Amino acid sequence: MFEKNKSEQLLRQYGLKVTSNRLLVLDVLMSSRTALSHGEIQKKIQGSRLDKVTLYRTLDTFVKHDIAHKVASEDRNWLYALHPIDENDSVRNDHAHFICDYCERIYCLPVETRNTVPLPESEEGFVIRTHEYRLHGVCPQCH
Amino acid sequence: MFEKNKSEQLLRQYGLKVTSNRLLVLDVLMSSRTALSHGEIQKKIQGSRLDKVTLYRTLDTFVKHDIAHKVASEDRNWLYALHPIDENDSVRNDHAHFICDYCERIYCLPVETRNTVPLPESEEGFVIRTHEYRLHGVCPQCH
DNA sequence: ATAATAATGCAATAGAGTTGCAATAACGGT
DNA sequence: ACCGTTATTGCAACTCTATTGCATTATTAT
Ligand SMILES: [Mn+2]
Ligand SMILES: [Mn+2]
Ligand SMILES: [Zn+2]
Ligand SMILES: [Zn+2]
Repeated sequence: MFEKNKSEQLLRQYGLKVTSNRLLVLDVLMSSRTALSHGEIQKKIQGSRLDKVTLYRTLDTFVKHDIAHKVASEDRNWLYALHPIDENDSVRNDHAHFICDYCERIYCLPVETRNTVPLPESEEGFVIRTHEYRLHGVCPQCH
Repeated sequence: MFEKNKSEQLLRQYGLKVTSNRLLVLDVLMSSRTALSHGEIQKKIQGSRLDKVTLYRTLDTFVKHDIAHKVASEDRNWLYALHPIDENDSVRNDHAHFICDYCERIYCLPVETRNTVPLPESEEGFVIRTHEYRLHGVCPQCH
C-alpha cells in the first residue's frame, strides 16, 4: 500500500470524507503563515471551480471538527488558520494572535498565555474560561 | 450661568458641536455596563427619529475623537463603549474585554494588562506596540 | 440676524455571510 | 465493480451590517 498524503490522512483521522475541495482548502491553509479570509482563500484557488458557499461550509466544518480555528479580523471578517505547532511539535490551542498595523495580517504565535492577567478584586462575578491575547504591532514583512 | 449637563460639557471639551443626537447617544453609552452594537443602541432610542446612518456617523465621530472605542464582537458587529474608569477615576485605554459565552455581551474591565506575555525566542521580527486581552466565560448576569 | 460650516436624513449601494434545494460525489457493503 | 445511503456541492436568492452621495437642516462664531 502506498502512503496517503498528509492532508488526506488528516481528514480521515477526523472522520471527514475526503473530497478534492477539502484537500485543496487544507493545502492552502497549511502553506500559509497567516490566518486567511474567505476572500483570500478564494484568490489562492482561482481556477478550481469551488463555489463560495462550499468554501464557507468547508471552513465551518474544519472549525467544528477542530482542525482549524477562526479569528475575527479588525475589519470584522473571519480569518481561518490551522492550529499552530509549538517547539515540541504539539498543537497549541492556547496561543496569541499578532495583528500587523500595516498589512493587517494576523499571525498565530505559539505563545503560552495562561494565567497571565488576573481580574482585579473589584470585578466580581466574572468566571473566566478561555481567553484570546491579541498583540498589535509590526510584522517581519513590514519592517 | 447655569451648569451645563455632563454630556454637553464632554462634547464641548472635545471640540464637537452639541446636537441632540450626540447627547442622546452619549447618554445611552454612559448608562450601559456593556459595549453596545448599532442595533442595540437603536432599540434603546426608539421613538427619537435618529437615522441609522447618523447613528453610524455619530459613533464613528466618538471613536475618532477618542470619546469612545469600538470592539469587534464574535458575530462580526462593532460594539461601542466609553473608556472604562479605574479606581482612581482616570481613563484606562489599556484594559481587557470580557465576552460572556451565554449572553455574548462584552464588558470593558479596567484591568492592568501591560507586559504580561513575552514572545518566545523563536518568534523574531515581531514588534509589539499595543494589545487587547479578550476573556471568555460567564458574566454576573448569567450565573 | 447672517454666513460659514458641520451634521443630518434619505435612497441607493456594497460586501460578507446564510439558507433552501436539487444535483452530485464519497464510501461501506455486497 | 456496482449499488444504496448519506454527506457534500453548486446555484440562486436572500439577510444583515455598514457605507456612499447628495440635498437639506442645524449649529456656532461673528
Ligand atoms: Mn490562532
Ligand atoms: Mn473596551
Ligand atoms: Zn505586516
Ligand atoms: Zn452573560
